[in-house]
Amino acid sequence: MEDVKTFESICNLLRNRSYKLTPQRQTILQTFLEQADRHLSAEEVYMLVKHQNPEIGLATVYRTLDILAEIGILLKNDFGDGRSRYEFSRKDEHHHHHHLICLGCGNVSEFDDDLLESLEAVIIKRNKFKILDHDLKFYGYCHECGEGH
Amino acid sequence: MEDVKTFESICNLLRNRSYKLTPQRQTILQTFLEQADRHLSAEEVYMLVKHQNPEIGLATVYRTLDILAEIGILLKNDFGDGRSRYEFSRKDEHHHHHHLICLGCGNVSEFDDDLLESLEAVIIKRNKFKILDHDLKFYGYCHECGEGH
DNA sequence: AAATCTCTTGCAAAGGAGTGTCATTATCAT
DNA sequence: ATGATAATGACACTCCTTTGCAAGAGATTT
Ligand SMILES: [Mn+2]
Ligand SMILES: [Mn+2]
Ligand SMILES: [Zn+2]
Ligand SMILES: [Zn+2]
Repeated sequence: MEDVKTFESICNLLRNRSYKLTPQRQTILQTFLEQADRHLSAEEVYMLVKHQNPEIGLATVYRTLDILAEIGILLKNDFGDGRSRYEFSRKDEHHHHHHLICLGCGNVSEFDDDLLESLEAVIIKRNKFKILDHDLKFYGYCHECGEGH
Repeated sequence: MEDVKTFESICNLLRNRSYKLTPQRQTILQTFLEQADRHLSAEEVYMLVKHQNPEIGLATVYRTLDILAEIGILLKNDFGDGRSRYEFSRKDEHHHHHHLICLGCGNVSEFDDDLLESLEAVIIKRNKFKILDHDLKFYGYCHECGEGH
């Protein structure tokens, strides 16, 4: 229920949900905290985490990411590159933020303004559809890759 | 270059791109035309097509869907259920339309208004990102599933 | 501190969508 | 009809992800 995501607060959250605080989970969490602005795949987390603890298994990484997403610490994204990518969720967000995906270099940047409220209002009325969440991605070319396109 | 999607016009388009007009491709195309409002997966197309021609292979379905997407007849969508889903593209669309995905029954409905133009203008200016396309999905509950949620 | 209970781990195997290989077959221009 | 070339179907294979399982901790109680 904290707003700030410290290592300790997340550990407490795990304990409160009666998840055991194993060294593997702590290492994965710490690694993620050091890469807080990135959108990492399970494989990438695995590689990073192996520097700290070469004994860790890929399945454990997958399971831990699942748990962290389940308790609301991480968000699971699909940017269309064939693997799920995780990032810290921001508690203050009403909805998820949007993503700009560069078709040149694959870099993912973010766009925070919602601006979808009015669109959602229209949809709710016109389609009788109760919106819980949205997922908005823009595909194009970033500033570096933009030349020539 | 036609606006109306008839079987014949698409056959001509295939021929013009020097794709051979095989019975398998014709069957797949016809089947799709009979399900024009749906968002079918390769496996679903395969099942439908097998009624007409039980000899057809799944790989051929995948290859044909690829071709039809490549020549702009079909759109390839990812609704997060682990398989690609195809639908007819509408030539008149400036951008892709949006999708409402029901978390109850999985039904996919559509939302045509763009309304993302202003958002895109902001993004282009603020993020120096050249937008080519977008992908907007709303997750929630449809009218039928809406009760109790 | 030891025992106990339960959860977790690492490994290997299995799933599942999609792609590649290749011998055989079909299309289409001539 | 013939031949160049492309397409097909079967199946093996890739890739990401999940699962089964025996062994190994973490937490909790004595
Ligand atoms: Mn993000
Ligand atoms: Mn659609
Ligand atoms: Zn780029
Ligand atoms: Zn529904």
